[in-house]
Amino acid sequence: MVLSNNDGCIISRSAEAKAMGLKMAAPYYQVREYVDRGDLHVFSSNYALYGDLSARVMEVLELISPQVEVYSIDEAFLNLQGLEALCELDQFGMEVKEKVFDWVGLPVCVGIAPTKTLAKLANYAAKRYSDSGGVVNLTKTGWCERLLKISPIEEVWGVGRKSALKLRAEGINTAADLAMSDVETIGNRYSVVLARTILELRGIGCIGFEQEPAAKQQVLCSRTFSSRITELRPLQEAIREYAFRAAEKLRQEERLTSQISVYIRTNPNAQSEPRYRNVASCALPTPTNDSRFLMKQAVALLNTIYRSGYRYMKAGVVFSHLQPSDSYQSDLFAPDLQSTKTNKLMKTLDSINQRFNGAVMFAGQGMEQTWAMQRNFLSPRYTSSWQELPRVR
DNA sequence: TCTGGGGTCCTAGGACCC
DNA sequence: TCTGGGGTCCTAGGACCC
Repeated sequence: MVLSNNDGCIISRSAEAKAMGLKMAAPYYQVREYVDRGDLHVFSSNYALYGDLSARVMEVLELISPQVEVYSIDEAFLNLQGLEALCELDQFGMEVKEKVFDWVGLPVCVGIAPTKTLAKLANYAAKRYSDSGGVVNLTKTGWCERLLKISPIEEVWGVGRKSALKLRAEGINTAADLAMSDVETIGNRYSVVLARTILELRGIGCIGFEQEPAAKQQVLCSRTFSSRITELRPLQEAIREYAFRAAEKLRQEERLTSQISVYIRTNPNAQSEPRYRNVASCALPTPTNDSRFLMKQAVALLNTIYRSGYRYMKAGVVFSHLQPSDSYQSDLFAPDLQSTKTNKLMKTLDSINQRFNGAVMFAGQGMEQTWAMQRNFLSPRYTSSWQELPRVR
């Protein structure tokens, strides 16, 4: 199993772990007994490692297919339009699977269909039914109808927990039931999003193919602390740290922010202790991605919502109302926060930190960072550290 | 004792305009 | 007794995704 940050809960399970009945998102402490007995092995999440392997997979996909939309760290859509005239789609699917396995060493599944929602369902089937050989092609006559009938409603992309419960209560239990439902009725009773899902299940594309990732609308950094914080000072350190991280991302995205929000909260699950959550936001006079300014503003916001007497569990910093850093709206009457000097300084800061792995920081981020997250079962950085390369005998 | 992090889109309702 | 119609923008909160 793979654990979330802070080794808090389960976020990924092997087939064996699933067979043991371990549930997704369950808190780790509830299954620790299996580890103690030696029946289960856990890993802390290691996004540097996963990100690197993900990039390798995507690179292979881009070599094979002209149009790739990277959808998430472990999923991509390939646009195969026109390809059916040139080759057998099943065979193409197998080729994708084999190339990724040969070149990166990761097993993948392939689902082929006329819409994204159906392709996701096909992919689910490819994973679920081993007879498929890891490739399911719904463009073949009769396949789509058959799969819809045997797929539970929960497996449909866009149907979450809440909608699934509600749909089942009205007797819509399978993907086929949903596909046959009235679009307008579902649109009124649920949302236009679910109405679109119906059309997608019928083979009418409503979700476009987007090769270029859209510009982000918000950037945030939040963390659960390794242990509860009860004082203002370490909370301020954490907020500075998160503002610093988020500002880094902002610069990576070549964006500026014009609104900051800061939130803090106690454990929402704790029944026996006082609970508190709050958020403070402010608009900036002119947009910026200057770490110094953003850290200062974030702490000022924190100070307005901090209350003593609580055991804080988590805090976060959100930057929104983003604008491109090369063309933004400034204020005629306020000095620009984003000066040439700022840009130069931030650029220098980022390049040092990139090369020397976070060597430069602000003292206010805290020298000890006793609240920093725990990762007790970290796997080696096999592909991103010379010291931790895998050994081949 | 102990429960992640980072996003998106949609909707309802309020405030406002003429 | 009785008070219009058409619109925009913003925000919070919910649902969903990985």
